[in-house]
Amino acid sequence: MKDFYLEILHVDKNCGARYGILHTPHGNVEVPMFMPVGTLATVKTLSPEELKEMGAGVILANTYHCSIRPGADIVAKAGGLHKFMNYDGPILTDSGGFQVFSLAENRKITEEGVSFKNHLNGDKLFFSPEVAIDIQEKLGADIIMSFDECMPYPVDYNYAKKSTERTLRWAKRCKEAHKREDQALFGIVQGSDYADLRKMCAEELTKMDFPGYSIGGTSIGEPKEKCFEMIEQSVKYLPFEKPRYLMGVGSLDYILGGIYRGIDMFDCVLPTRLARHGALMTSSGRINIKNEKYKEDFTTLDPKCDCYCCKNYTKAYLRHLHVCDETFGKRLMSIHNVRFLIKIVEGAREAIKEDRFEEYMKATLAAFGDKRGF
RNA sequence: GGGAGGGUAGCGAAGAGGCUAAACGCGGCAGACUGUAAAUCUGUUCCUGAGGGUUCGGCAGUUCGAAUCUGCCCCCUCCCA
Repeated sequence: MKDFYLEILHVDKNCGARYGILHTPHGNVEVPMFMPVGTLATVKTLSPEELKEMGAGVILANTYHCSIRPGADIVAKAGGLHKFMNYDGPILTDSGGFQVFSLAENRKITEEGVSFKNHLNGDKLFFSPEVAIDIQEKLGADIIMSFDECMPYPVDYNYAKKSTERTLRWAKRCKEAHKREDQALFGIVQGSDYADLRKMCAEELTKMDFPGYSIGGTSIGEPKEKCFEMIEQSVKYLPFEKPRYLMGVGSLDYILGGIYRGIDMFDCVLPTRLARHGALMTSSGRINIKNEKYKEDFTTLDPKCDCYCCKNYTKAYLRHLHVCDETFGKRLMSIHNVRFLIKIVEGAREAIKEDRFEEYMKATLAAFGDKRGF
């Protein structure tokens, strides 16, 4: 599709990090980027205007969840996700592949597709590559995903091989089913932590010539080094000029580590979920706002942050709102966590342009304290 | 004045002779969260030198053993006058 392409403007001389502009039918966005997740056609507690102000380029919605509520046809009648949720920037939909994994107790996988039990009322559902594409065409996002299987970690080689080969066959079916010209369909590299499977999957997907490639099956409990290995084993077989999207990754060290290895796009529920639970990422580390020590802490959450929350409110106030379970607290903290990650990625872009990404990454992680792997 | 029901950990509330430092909920404290079944989940919450020590309104009993049984006392709630 002609309206969608990645313009790579600079590659860091010392690592794989790239800076560029992703052109989409709903505007251009700089990469590397962090994409906040709005599963049910809303990034929980945040308005589209706020997301834009924070510098969010692309936002996500989920095929499985939106197909259950409100239903793909209703979104289509509304004029597609952009109109329905009043977001005129680029939108990406996940295919529902991750739900095959996360709702594992309620599913059965066959070559044809996956039988689900609707997690709300137990209704029987069936997802296949064709169904996932049909729904995503109705939802109308700019970037859509192939229907894949996200295997658990660890898995034995035989299952991983079988599953990865099936994911490839599903990718082909997705490509054949996909008709809309204004949507970019990405292929998803699976293969667990088996180098040969990652290679095979990346190469086969490349032959199918997708406008972009995702790396799936990471950040599901594997050690950090494994995740980085899987990224490397996937990226090196993907075409240089196409966008690369590391799915589901949202902690600081993984994002920076991903950029270092040539990833352009990241998405994660982590900043918004953590915010709702009172966990905040700051330039000097992670904090739990509910801790008693913040009761009388009238300082700003993160003096280095420029978000609405940090510019106007104190930790004592945030703690108070959180302890009282006030919605406004969740909003303020979501604003902060999302802005924090976007700002990290903005800093990364500047660093890449000046070939000092590695230095930036190390300094950022050191300041953060790298507690608990963040 | 007559009658009835109660007082259990910070609060609410189970327990009706040993298995009870005492269920459960709230509150408190702490932790987790990665393509969102998540405004969710987990741990902990009498004191402690970790060996124990003090608890179930108060005091005195019964018993090998009492939050649980008996007596008296102090409070609270409701009903009738």
